[in-house]
Amino acid sequence: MIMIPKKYKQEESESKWYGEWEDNEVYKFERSKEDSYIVDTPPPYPTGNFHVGNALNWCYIDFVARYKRMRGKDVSFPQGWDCHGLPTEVKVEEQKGITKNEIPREKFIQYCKELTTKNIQKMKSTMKKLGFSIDWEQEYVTMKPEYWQKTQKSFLEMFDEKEIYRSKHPVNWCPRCETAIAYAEVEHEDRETKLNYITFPISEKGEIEIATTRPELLPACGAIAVNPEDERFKELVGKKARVPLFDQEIEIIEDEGVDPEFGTGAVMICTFGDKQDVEWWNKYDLELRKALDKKGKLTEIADEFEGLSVEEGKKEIIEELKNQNYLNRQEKIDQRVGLCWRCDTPIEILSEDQWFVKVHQEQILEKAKEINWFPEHMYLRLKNWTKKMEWDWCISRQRIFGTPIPVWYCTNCNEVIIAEENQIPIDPREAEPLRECNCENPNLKPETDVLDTWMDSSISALHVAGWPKDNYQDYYPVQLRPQGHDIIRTWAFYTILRSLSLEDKKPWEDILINGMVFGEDGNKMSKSLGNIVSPEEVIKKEGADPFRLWAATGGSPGNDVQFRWNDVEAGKKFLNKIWNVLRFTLIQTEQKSIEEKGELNLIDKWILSKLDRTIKEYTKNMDEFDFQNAVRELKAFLWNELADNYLEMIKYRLYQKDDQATKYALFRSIDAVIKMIAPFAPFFAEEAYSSYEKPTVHKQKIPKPIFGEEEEIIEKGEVIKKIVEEVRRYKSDNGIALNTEIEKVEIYNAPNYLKENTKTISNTIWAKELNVSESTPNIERKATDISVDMSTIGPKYKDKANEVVDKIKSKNPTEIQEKDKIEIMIDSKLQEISTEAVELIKEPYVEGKEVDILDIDDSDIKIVVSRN
RNA sequence: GGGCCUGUAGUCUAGGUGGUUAUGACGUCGCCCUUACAAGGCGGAGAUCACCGGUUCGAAUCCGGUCGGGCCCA
Repeated sequence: MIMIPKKYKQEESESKWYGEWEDNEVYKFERSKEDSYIVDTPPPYPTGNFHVGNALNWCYIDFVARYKRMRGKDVSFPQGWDCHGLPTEVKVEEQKGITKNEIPREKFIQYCKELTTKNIQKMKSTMKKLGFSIDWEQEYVTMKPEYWQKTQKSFLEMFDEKEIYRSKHPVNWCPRCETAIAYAEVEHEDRETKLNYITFPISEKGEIEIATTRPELLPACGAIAVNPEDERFKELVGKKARVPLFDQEIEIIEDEGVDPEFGTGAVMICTFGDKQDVEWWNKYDLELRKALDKKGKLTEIADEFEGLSVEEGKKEIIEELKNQNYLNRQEKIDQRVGLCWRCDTPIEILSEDQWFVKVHQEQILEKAKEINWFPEHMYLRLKNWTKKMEWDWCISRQRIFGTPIPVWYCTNCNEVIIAEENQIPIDPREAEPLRECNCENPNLKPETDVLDTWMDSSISALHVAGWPKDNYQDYYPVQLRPQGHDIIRTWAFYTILRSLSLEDKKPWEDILINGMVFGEDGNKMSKSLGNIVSPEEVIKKEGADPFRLWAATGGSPGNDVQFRWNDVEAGKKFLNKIWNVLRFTLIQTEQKSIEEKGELNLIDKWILSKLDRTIKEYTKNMDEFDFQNAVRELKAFLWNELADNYLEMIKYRLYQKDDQATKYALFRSIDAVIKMIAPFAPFFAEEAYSSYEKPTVHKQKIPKPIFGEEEEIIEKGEVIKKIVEEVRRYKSDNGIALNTEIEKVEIYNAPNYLKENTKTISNTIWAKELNVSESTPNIERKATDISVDMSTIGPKYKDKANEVVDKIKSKNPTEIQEKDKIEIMIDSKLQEISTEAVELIKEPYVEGKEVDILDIDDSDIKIVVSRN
């Protein structure tokens, strides 16, 4: 007797297996050239919190990784951590109650590293609980010197190729963080502000009224622009005006870009209020008047307003404009403000020396097109974004926690000295360049800026292939990039750009996009809505495997997915069902492996063909990353075919103990299901598999179909299944216990193969006698009762209606059946009642006996059940 | 304002090369302990497939428009 626990012990199983897998290096990447399948796993930002959104993304990765392994691939599932950047700096400042400039740089970096290390540990713990088949030997951490070396090498190479340059250029600037940020790091928010109508005197005579939301930038005003079509300003074009309060003389110019409908139709151009200003400044070669410094304070050109913040300056300048009668009125207006993605401070546009990476739109799109996008339409997101890029990628950040930019400058001659390749990893502040500047008075200063953290993470694809060593070319491009659609414009875009620059190749063969996770109420998860669910919470309440099944079935890749406890529970029930079928199989077959086929009969071939079909569908879906349908197929097979039907149809044979065919079919089926569910429910599958085989299931192969196309077998089997199902349903409907014997069942219009399968049918439906006939049954319909239509009888006979009904009902139904009217006596008068007013309840009879008749869908088969 | 996605029973969802009664799950109602499973089985009710128009013998499906939701962006 084989022992298997009555219930699947989930908690026990989920705490047991991960360690075993790690100990046995089940997920180790062997670097086999031919069969390798490398995943360019996202290196998440170590916030310390691995949230449901991350979890969904990693579930997809793990489904693929485990599936590919079971298809014979040598899978590389590495895990990196994208450490650098502002959020950690901000967190450290918050936790230590300091600002980054108050303590030595080294100390601050130390704090950042400590926090990052701690956060990584926390996240790793959740990831392990979720069962991800990560090869931890390949873990990488971007703040470590080994990784710096790669980032810096990529910098050197691109500098050599002139893909990276340094230049004074307007950049998006966060005055709170005191750093430049990339276009992609700017978020936008609708805010309400005031549009100020201000009079500018014309130098000769007259005046012009402009409207602006940024009066504090008056000192930076370099021109006034009007639309060339605008008749109102025709005569003023080319004249000079004076800026109120600050008195610089500026020209009135024409430009089609001015919207005559907005404000007064005259706009002041300043350096810089927005991107439009940058464009005009360039186009008309205007003077750069810097009104704001790096901290967002007004500069000396703001005269007495120098040193004020944007807000204060705005207030005081407006006040002064009012005093001097320059301000005519103010209007409320909605505007879209650019904010720092991290601290929500409105960004400014400043012109500073920065490092840039060239953006070659067309080439990037060409490479991007070579990648298979899942879903396909996500390519359009990249395309739209790329086509709209107007600026190169600003990669320098005035921060502390980041990969240092490996260069020095000569303060004497402005020469840039780049680090040598054999020097890296390097922090220029702590090292000397290998060559001197050639000028007369060399005076070298290290670069203090660090690199945008996307410079680290955008070489992840190269890194996981082994770049720049380990014959990385053999593995590049890698096979898969999984990521969210929210970072297509950043991570996907930058990675393609860098891959193009450094290797002139696409970084990956496939890109799989996941959607965002919403709360149960359909809204984005947020603290204020109180709809946040953490993976830890779900694991604790329902388990890791059920959580993973939610990820698989809750939606499809690319689409946003709602978190639903229901789906988690449904997953749990599914696993429970598999467990029970396995338990039944092991107990009944008393064997622990798939053995001889034995003499397969039709129904065995039917279930095995169904299994083959399921395997094919499953494989096809998995290859297309359609996890939802893969699980759906599997569930339908296991539950509706195997458990609900096949199992019932072979019980009688199993009980006879010597029927090898059933054992074979049953065992092969459940074994295949366990293997196919393994990528989704790794803990469960391992536990189940280990009850009859030596672990690990995760290195087994997904079974291959054994039959060819067996449409005919499936069709025949379906007919038998339907007959059995129909009779069982009939019993259930009529309150007859399923294990109650029925005296006699006859099947008419039966296809000939049914005769060979009478045992399956009779034993499953518990029929004492089963006759199968190819002929049509001679069914008589006998009227057994009369139902009266009161809406006809009622109005006609009024208070006599009841008497009429009684009289009708006292008639013999079989006699009425042959007539077209009914004659009754009411108050000694003969009444004729049309048979249309009555309905005869007819019961079927066969050979004079009362029977029930069951129909089978899509066939003429009639099942005649004699009542006991 | 633009691009992409999306709108199917109380809830979530399948289908989508046009073809009878639209899939499944959860919930709900009723019946049932059946030599694996009541975390199970059987059944019922519940959908004008967002709206309007077009193409067609026929539209949830194709086309156009309107409205709503999401994401990314201006």
